[in-house]
This record gives sequence, C-alpha cells and structure tokens, in this order.
Amino acid sequence: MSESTGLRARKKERTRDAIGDAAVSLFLERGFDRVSVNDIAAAAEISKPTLFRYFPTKEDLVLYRFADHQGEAARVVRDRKSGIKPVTALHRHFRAGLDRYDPVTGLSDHPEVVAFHRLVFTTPSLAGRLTRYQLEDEEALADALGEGIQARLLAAQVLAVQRVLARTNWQKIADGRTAHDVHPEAVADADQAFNQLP
Amino acid sequence: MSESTGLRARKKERTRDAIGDAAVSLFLERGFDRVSVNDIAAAAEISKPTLFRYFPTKEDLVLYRFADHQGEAARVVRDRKSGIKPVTALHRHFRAGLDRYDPVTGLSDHPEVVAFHRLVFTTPSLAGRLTRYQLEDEEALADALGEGIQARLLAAQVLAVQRVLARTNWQKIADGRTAHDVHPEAVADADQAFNQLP
DNA sequence: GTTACTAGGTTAAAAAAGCAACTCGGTTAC
DNA sequence: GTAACCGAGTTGCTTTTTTAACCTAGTAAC
Repeated sequence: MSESTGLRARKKERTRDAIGDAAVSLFLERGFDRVSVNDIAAAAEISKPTLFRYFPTKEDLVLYRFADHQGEAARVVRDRKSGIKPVTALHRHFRAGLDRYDPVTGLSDHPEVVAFHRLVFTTPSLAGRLTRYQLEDEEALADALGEGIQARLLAAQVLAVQRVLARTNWQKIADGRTAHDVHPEAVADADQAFNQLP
Repeated sequence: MSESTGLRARKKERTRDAIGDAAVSLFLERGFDRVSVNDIAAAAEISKPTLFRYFPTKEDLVLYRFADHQGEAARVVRDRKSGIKPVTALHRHFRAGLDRYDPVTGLSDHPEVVAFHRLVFTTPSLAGRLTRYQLEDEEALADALGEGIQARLLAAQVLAVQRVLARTNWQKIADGRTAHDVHPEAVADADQAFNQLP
C-alpha cells in the first residue's frame, strides 16, 4: 500500500523516461551527433525547453542511466552492517551486481545494453562526461570512508578497479561471448582485484 | 504538407479522447451511475478539474460522440452542390452513412457500438440530454434551410425521420442480426422515408 | 571575409494541468 | 431531525508545459 505517488510525480517520471528512452533509441540508431535535440523532443512529443528542464545537456540524455547510480558506492559504505570493512561491503555489492547481470558491471549481454555501452565509450564527449560523473562518485565515496588522504586514495582505487572490471567484462561480451559464459571469469577478476586493495 | 497540428493541440485532442474512452469503457462495464467522475479521472490519469475543463457535465462524457456530429445536417445542406434539393442532399448523405455502416445511422454491429447505444437509450439522463442535442441540431438545420415556418417544419421532420431510422436499425441489430444482413432493409426504409418528405 | 544556416541552450509570457479545499443537493445512520 | 457522508461541479493557487523568439558558436557558401 501507499504507492500513492501522486499524479504529478507519476507523470513527471514517465515524461523523463519517455525522453530518455526516445533519446537513447535514436542515438543507437543513428549515432550521438547525427541526432539533434529537436529530433528527440519531437520523438518524445515534448517541447525543447521541456527537454532541457529534465536534462541539463544533450550528454545527460545518455548518461542519466549512470547518474541513477550516482553515489551508490558511498551509500553501500554508509549502510554496511557493523563489523564489515568498507572494501568488503563494496566487494560483495559488486559481486551481487555480477550475479544479477546488472548492466553497470558490464556483464550484460542484452544487445541494447551492449550497444549502449559502445555508444558511450566511443563517443568522446560522452566518455568525458562519464568521467566527470565518476569523479563526483569518487568524492562521495571518499567522504563516506572518512577524512584525510587515506580515504581519498582508497576511494580512487576502488572506483578505478570497478571501472576496469566493468570495461573488461563489457569487452569480452562485445567480442561475442555470453554473459553466462563470462560470469566465472568476472567473479574471479573481481575477487582478485578487491582482495588486493588495502 | 502542413499536418502541423502543433504539439499543444495534438495533446489536447489525445487527452480528450483518453478521457472519453476511459469514461465510455467504464460506463459500459458498470453502468452510468455506478461510475463516479473520480473513477473516470483516475482511469484517464487526469485530475477532476481537468476532466471538467474538457467535458462540462458527466453526461457529456458519453454524448461527445454525438456532439462531434453536431450541425452535420446543416452543413450538408449548406455545402450541397447547386441544383440539388436540400432533402435530396440529406437523403444521399444518410445513404452514404449506411453504406459505410456509420454508427450514427444505427447500422453498426460492432459490439461496442451496440452496447454504447443501449447505454444511451436506457439511461434516462442520457436520453434526455441527447434529445437536447438533437434540438440544437434541428435549429441549425432550420437556419440552413431558410426562414419561416416551412424551414422549421422540414427540419423537424428530417431529424425525426433520421432518429426513427437509426433507432430501427439499431433495434434489429440489438436483436442479433448483422449489419450486412440489415443493410438492404435499412436502405429501403430510408428511401421510403426521405421520399415521402415534402 | 561576410553571410547564412545549423544546433545547443535560454528566456518570457501564456496556456494548461494538478492540488486541495470548497459548495450544494441527496442518502444513509442513528 | 440532525449529523455524517458521497458525488457532481467549482474555485484559487501553484507547478508544468508550450510557444516563439532569442543568444551563441561553429561551419558551409561564395
């Protein structure tokens, strides 16, 4: 009970999804810079100012799917059960992502997801913006880990590790293998990477 | 070119249709007065004030399908080719409606249309309101036919004829016959009725 | 080099929608 | 009989969306 989101909120969310989906679908079809924001607004049946009220820039139309995971690492650390070390919590969280083939782990072989990742990695402005998102994520994680240089170093290493793992997984799948097939290696890589963190 | 309906107009029309369709669908399912306007607003995912901005009363939620034909008879008379008598133009127009099994002629056997007509005819407040629509239609037709008592009499008779014809057709179909089967009789009835008009 | 066009992004005003609280007439409960 | 309630329709206020016009940077035309 009490899913009472309210009409306004419900429609807002749906509009946001409609815009994002229309955008990604067009980008995958024709490439990032062969689609104008006008095209997207038209496809989503909203006006251009409305589009920019939902997404500050054209890049964000793609990256909101990552943005939805913003601060996830920090949250995992903050919400860990007492007695669990931060790195362990992050390790388990990543492992759980692998087990459910979560797209953020790179271990998804849904064609749409694979194509989406290719789009992001091969479009410079998108890759650049994604890096900025990750930096924010890193700062948040550092704050969750504590103060001082130690926390900052650990945060940077964790996110670096996650990035490399995700990209490695994606590459194997982009080469034609199935997620199920890659899964054991992905788990082994993750174990090795997380275990060698301080 | 120039399908340019404009975003605003397009959405308005769609909202109107969504409300009307939701309303009729609920009315057919549960009956006119076992559905509240709140139910309809919820089903159409709009707020109650918005509903009443589109439809002045609950009855109009049903009758807008007739309202869309408002003034049609008058228009047919005004737009007739020179040399054609008004009654002839109206006769041909009705005949054309029969040939394409237009719901307003009563000669449609789509279950939804049949049920819709039953709803209107068996709900007093709806039947009453429909009569008022037809009176307005009659006035408009009278004006199109000219001035004076002659025009008014003819208008009244034409609409009376059309009403009887439509209801006769609907009754035969409500009794289980197909529109295709009834069509010849409907045409014959219409010919007889229109030919005996002054 | 100017001109003109395109695409990302912004602005101001007006239309439309949501929300909550209200009126008013008619039932039901007690 | 009166209090509580329900459903149709309204009202005032706020938020959201459309519209059309604009700004700016890049780039193609000539």
